[in-house]
Amino acid sequence: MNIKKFAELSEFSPDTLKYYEKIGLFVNIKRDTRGYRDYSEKELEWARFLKRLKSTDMSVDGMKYYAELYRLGDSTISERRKMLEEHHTKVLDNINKMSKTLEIINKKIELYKKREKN
Amino acid sequence: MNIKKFAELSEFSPDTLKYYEKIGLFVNIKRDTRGYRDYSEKELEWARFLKRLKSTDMSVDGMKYYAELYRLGDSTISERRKMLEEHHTKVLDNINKMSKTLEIINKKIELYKKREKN
DNA sequence: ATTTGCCTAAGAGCTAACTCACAGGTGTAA
DNA sequence: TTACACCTGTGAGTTAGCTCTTAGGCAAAT
Repeated sequence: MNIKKFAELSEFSPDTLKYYEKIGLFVNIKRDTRGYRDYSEKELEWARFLKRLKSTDMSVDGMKYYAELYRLGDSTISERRKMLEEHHTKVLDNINKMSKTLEIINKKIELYKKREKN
Repeated sequence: MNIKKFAELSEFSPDTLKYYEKIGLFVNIKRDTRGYRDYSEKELEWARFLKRLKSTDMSVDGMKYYAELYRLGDSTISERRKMLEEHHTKVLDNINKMSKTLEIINKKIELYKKREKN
């Protein structure tokens, strides 16, 4: 599929896709006779995984590192696991922090509600 | 207290504190005879609240808007409540998204563990 | 008296992650 | 055949949020 369709499905803009390709987040993307990119399902899956990682605030450099390990094959499996575990911990800490803040925000909201009644 | 001490306690760097002041996140900070900033407990509380909001990815513009409403007094209470409610919703959505990603990451970790056994 | 460790304002510089502009090429549709 | 809607690479521009540099001033310690 062309870059426009792929952008739609992956929810990355065409420009972002080209940028990601340039920095190595996508590699070996097929080209048609005209030289246009021709994305496959496999890449869509990868894009969606990237989107997920991004939603947890993994840096582009982090994703690049993961992508590189992946590209290097089975010998990097434990390194990949380690990386995901570390990321998991960080995200969980972050969620906990945010949840605590949500409680505080809720208290403020309740206070404001009370004051609005007057 | 001086900016150095305040930076320590608030966990914002002195430069960040000046920057925040410049853009209006802190106002009317007392000065001593030499012209040095002299922060109070009240500002520390505010700084810590800002830190909390920041931890939920509220933009500096968002915090500025909240600060301004606060500065305008009681007439802005319902607007402030509304803002916090909207932010609350956004953060909660975000947490849910992240939690789902954590599950996916966990599955990958488990898969990797299995493959490591071979 | 000079060194030390603070502070000041103002503006330049930096990083991440895009996003846009440009000049040009392709294939279909009217 | 000319308009249209795509695509290409490259490099410049943008935004948020700091962070650093510079030039200078104050007060206590040596």
